[in-house]
Amino acid sequence: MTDLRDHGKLSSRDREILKDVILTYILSAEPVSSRSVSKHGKLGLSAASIRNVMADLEEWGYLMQPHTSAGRVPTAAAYHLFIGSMMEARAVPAKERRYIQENLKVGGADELMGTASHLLSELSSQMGIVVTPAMGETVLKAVDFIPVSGRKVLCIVVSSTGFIDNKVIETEEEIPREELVRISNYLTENFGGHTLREIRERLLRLMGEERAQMDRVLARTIELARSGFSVGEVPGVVVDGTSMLLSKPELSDVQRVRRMFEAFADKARLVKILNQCIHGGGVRVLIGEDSELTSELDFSVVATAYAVGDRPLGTLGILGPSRMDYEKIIPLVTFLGETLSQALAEAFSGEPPERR
Amino acid sequence: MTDLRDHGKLSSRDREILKDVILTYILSAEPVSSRSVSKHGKLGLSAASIRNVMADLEEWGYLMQPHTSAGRVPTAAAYHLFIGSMMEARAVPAKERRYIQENLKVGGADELMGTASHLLSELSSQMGIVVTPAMGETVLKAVDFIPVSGRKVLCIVVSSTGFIDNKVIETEEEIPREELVRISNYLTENFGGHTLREIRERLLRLMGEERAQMDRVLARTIELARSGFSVGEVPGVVVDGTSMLLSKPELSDVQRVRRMFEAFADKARLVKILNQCIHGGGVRVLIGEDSELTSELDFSVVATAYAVGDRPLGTLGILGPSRMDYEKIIPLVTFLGETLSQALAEAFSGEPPERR
DNA sequence: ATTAGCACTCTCATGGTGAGAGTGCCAGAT
DNA sequence: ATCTGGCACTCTCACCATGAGAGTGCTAAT
Repeated sequence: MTDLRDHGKLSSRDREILKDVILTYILSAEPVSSRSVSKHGKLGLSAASIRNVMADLEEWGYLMQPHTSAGRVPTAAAYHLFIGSMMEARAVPAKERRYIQENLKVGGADELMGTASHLLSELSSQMGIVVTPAMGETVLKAVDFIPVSGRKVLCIVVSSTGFIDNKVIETEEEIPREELVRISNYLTENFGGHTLREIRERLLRLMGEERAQMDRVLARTIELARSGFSVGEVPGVVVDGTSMLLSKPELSDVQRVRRMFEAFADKARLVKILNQCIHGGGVRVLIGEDSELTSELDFSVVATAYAVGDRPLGTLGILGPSRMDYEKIIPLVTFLGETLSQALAEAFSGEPPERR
Repeated sequence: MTDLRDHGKLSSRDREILKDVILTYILSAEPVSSRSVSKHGKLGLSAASIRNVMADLEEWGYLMQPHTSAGRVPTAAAYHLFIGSMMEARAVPAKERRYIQENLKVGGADELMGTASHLLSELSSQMGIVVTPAMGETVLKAVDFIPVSGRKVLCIVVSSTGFIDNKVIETEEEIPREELVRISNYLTENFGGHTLREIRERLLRLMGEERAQMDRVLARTIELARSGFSVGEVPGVVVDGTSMLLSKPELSDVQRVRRMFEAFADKARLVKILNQCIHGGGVRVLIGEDSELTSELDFSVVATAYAVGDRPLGTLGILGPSRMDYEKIIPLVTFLGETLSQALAEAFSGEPPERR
């Protein structure tokens, strides 16, 4: 939302001062006065001069005052500018890199989701969020049908990246265990390597074409596959570190805390926000105005996609008050995105299932 | 913690007044004055007389004053007495019963956990908690091994009640897909119907006895089974409706909210508290003093076990400020426990897997 | 251009005050 | 004996005034 024309307006001194204000505010959480910039800033200007500049910056929409005679606070536009062209990202320290890599080595895919979320929250002191892949977009590795009782069958779908989902389906007639095993094998061998969505489409076509000459077994197979592969349409969300947010001074009011929780209870909304970041490679930062959730609360989201190969699977990131240490957090999120992608790839890389 | 001798002290009038105070306080969340009891209570006594009784009740440990010249508030002992012998439980209304039953009809076992938790929270306006079974205590229905890459194998364990857990294990050498299938079938057929814990013990014995004459396949089988069946030792926790608690007047202080969240972040602790209720059939109520978590915060837990057949699987219940509508909530928790047990039994009841 | 100085504004902590709510106790009524 | 009306006492809370402190904007001087 930064008005690009404004860039021209900012002299290098303006920028220096704005940067000082932002950095100070991120640290202190309190409105920044001209005096403190004058004292702690590098350029040896008096408070009065700083005041002039700050008044300009306010006019241009980069700063605002909670009330007359308070210091000034950065706006969303200021943060955007800061992130875009003033910030000096601090690489993730070696110690933390190692810590992350070690923790993301162990466990299955869904465990990894939890671990990643926890790491994000722990290392950023914000709330960590991971959006798990929508099953429909993942590549089938294997499928298994297990009879449970009567006409009910438990269908287990494993994606090539190790995600597992399951569903109980009810068939038209009881199918013996051996036949279920045969069908599992058949489907795994013939459809492995494709996304569930592709498979569903192919099945539909198949049904149209061969309706007449289908034998009983094939009909059953298709019935099972249709129901089973409709698994997990909506991606899940794993959050961690909610209590981190409660110690932030911006959440000292219970009303705000409540609004926050009500907003987070709606997982679908979180997914929608996070998935705005699935495109375009790098890290995306949403600040305040960018979404209803964050604007009400002055919150920001820093998120990126994780992927295996060139297929983006889901997103991961952190959420917290707009006043956050972007210089640290942005590299952190980037690194975690890369590491998680790698961990998923390594753990389940095996030769891609044979295409037929 | 109720001192039984105190029962003798309470005349029927004392009890009537105590009950009035408790009911009023549950509704209003504010210290109850003698005047309000005198006005709204059935027995037409003056405020002064009520005051005398209330002073006695305070001396005996059933009431307390936040400060002189405030009304009085029930203690944990009072709640215990109330629940034990004064309360008139209100049966779950037919509408809610139907609502619960309909919602607990659909989906697999892990979905049921989420639904149950949500129902508890929604209908009680408190936080809903469900503790999922520790996998080790569940009965094996089927096991499946899927090769993922190199020596890594994904092991999927399905319990007879429909719970699914999985684990990636690393084998000594690469095992071909067909052999994995054979091993899955062998284990499913030979060990189905026993709890994972039993199976693990049997495997240990088997290994001791036949160490020498084991052939390669058997050795592999046992290796896989040992690793795979160690799945899911710790039960999980599903909570819902945290935001419900935030609207309670007792959580208008952010400090308390924070302490609460920090306490809840420790899932193991929640499990420990809830699982105190796994024995003894009915509903258990823990109030204040009964556990560190609830005593700090003046919270209570109402919980019960759910089971399939005579095998208790896990617990479920609600958590909220001690001031809660026990007359409604206790029947609710009871009913949900029964309905969940039933739902699990029905969905996965099929003929018990053949014992060998 | 920069800055020192000054008047002005707004917040916030402090303390005083009075109304209101509730109790405890006593003396008189039942 | 038991109950109750009355009354003094206590504690909280909302309200107000006050003053210190922090920060700004503006102007005049450098």
